[in-house]
Amino acid sequence: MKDHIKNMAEVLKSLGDEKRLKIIKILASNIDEAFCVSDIAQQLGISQPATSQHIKVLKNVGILEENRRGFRVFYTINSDVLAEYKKDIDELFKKAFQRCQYNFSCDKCPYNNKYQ
Amino acid sequence: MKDHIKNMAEVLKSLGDEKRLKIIKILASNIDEAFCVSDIAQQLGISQPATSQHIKVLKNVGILEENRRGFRVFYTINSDVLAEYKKDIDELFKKAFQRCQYNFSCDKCPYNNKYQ
DNA sequence: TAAGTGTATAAGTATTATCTTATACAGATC
DNA sequence: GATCTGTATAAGATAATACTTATACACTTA
Repeated sequence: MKDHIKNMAEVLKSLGDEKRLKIIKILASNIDEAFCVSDIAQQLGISQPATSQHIKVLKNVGILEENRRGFRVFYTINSDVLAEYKKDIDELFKKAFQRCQYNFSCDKCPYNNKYQ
Repeated sequence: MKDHIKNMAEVLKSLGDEKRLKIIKILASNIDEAFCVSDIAQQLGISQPATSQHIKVLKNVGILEENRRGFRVFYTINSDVLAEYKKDIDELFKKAFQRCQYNFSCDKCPYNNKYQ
């Protein structure tokens, strides 16, 4: 996995924005289809297009899914994807960010190449 | 905690960059003071000033600590801070990103305000 | 079919990031 | 003190983000 760290950076970057965190929080903490895009925009205090663009970022990494209902669009969190990313983050912290457990004998380390 | 989500966004943003993830990875997976700033720059394939600037971002959120040795500077990971952030991320995923466990009775939810 | 509602995309602007080179600064060594 | 090594900061170029308004698009309803 050559670009694993690159993918992780992309995911973390998508989450590294206040508005986008709030979008996830709003969608997660309410029943499905409680708020459409315009509702969310209002809660964020930004325009509807700006909101759509933030949603697009989260959709691109698979965290959000589109559910069209007539001329409205509701977004839901793909919990599986989010859980997968959480696992990746766990592993990143555990394996890449933690002191070497192989006494710096990199040839013995199974993670040597994964996070380069 | 009014800006908790804002702080989380800042931390995630600091981690949401390939070069910065690599800096952490390099520092974590080698013995202390193995590589100075210029060494890291070379490994990243960017200039020394660019590297210093990335380091500054990580230092600003407390993840890195400066250790001057003569005219060289070595950076080490503040594991406590990093562990703290990991806990925050865990909590973020568990509490803010997970379906409401209070049946959407927000007045009963202890996290109602924390992630707004 | 025409009008209405809501969303995505286009286009443009402002802000922020990321890099570069040049230079100032800190400390070691001659 | 003068010079050397390495790092941080300054200044500036370029690119990427994040917003805005305008408009195209999808769908509903009269």
